[in-house]
Amino acid sequence: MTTISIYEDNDKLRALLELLIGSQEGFAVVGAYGNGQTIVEQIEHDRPNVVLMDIDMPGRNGIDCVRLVKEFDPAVHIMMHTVFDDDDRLFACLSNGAAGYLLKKDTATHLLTALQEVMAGGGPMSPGIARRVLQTFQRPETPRSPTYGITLREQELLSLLTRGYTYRMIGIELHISVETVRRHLKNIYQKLHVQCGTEAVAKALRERII
Amino acid sequence: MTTISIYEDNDKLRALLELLIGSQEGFAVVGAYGNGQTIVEQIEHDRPNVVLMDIDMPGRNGIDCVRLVKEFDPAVHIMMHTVFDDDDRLFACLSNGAAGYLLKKDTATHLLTALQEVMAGGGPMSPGIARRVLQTFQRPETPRSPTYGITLREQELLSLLTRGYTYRMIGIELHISVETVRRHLKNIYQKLHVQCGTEAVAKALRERII
DNA sequence: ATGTCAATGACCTGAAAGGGTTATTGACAC
DNA sequence: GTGTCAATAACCCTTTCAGGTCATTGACAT
Repeated sequence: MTTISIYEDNDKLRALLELLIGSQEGFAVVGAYGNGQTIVEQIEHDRPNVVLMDIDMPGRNGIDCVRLVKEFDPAVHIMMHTVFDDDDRLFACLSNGAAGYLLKKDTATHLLTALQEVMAGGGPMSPGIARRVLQTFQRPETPRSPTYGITLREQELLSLLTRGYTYRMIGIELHISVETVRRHLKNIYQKLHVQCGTEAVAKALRERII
Repeated sequence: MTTISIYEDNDKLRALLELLIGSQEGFAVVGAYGNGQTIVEQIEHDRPNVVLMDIDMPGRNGIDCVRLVKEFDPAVHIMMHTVFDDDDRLFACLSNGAAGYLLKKDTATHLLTALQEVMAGGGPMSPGIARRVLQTFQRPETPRSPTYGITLREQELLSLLTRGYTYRMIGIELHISVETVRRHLKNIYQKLHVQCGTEAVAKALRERII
């Protein structure tokens, strides 16, 4: 018997998943929650084999939940189930230890198959997700460079940002005007697809760009 | 109509695959060969959408064939079909551009499903293979450094900060006022001995506080 | 020689950040 | 039952950030 906990903030969907999975032979839903605020305590109490995890939840997002659960018990299989199919969230989940990544647009049959697969040691993914994961192993002949085309100069800027330098201080340090600093950072934000310096620094550090 | 070429040095298996796939609606086998000695010319002539590729073939192995085919036409989807499930061969194939990796022990149904998936832009893999691919993204467990007395709540704030949330967005996300967000962050900056959010995020990520 | 692109610089605008100060509540410890 | 502290909230103020648009220079490649 495979025990499953569900984390999904949409009440109706959560109820639906509970019903769907619970009615399946060999599966038992041992927990269903709308957020992961106290997820470690819940996992400790429910002892699921598999966790079905949404990403967008109030309070604590699914990405952090994955890390917390895997730290508490690395044997738990975590199956992501989300609408997000961007690389950022995908690889954040995988690096935290998720064992599968399904998009919500997939069918119920796919979901059930995936749950069986993940329990059997597989790594079920939605088709497009799997392709993108495989593509990251391809040799860098493709135009998609892992560093997003960040130049050496831009790396310098990023590095100073991580040390808490303001634009003005960066300008003084590099002997360029504040406006140029701004220009560089605007370019960096565009290349990294982020909105602000904080997010840029996080992405750069996580992806080892600097 | 999906056109398929088969590279498989076992004569009986190749004939079987040709029969199995050819009898499937929507598929047409346009080439079936026992080795890849002249694969580029064959691909050029046959123009398959998908190539089913064995690894252990006389003269030229399937791993090199993958590279040659992808160099000739990057649009071709290459589906590995092999008995080998070691990491060396697996990642060699992936880095050469394979779009899927199936083990021969999988069922015929799996193979046919995989061929459909790969044509639709997916990345089908045998369960154990997929899990190993996903595991390569897991970041190695690093011991936590002293966390400067950062509380759980504060970790949540930090986590949202790394995702580019503004103070206001954090407030909405956590159901608290912007002023409280500011208060929390002020405390965090003090505890971490930093001046701004950017520096805090850098420090938190580098020292694995979050 | 022409085009692309990195690096440099500027101006305007509104939104956001961050420092200072003060205060209440509830939990937990001593 | 008193003290500590996390979490909550508000006000003031100045600086900084980030988006938009426009422009010049020098390298390098086609």
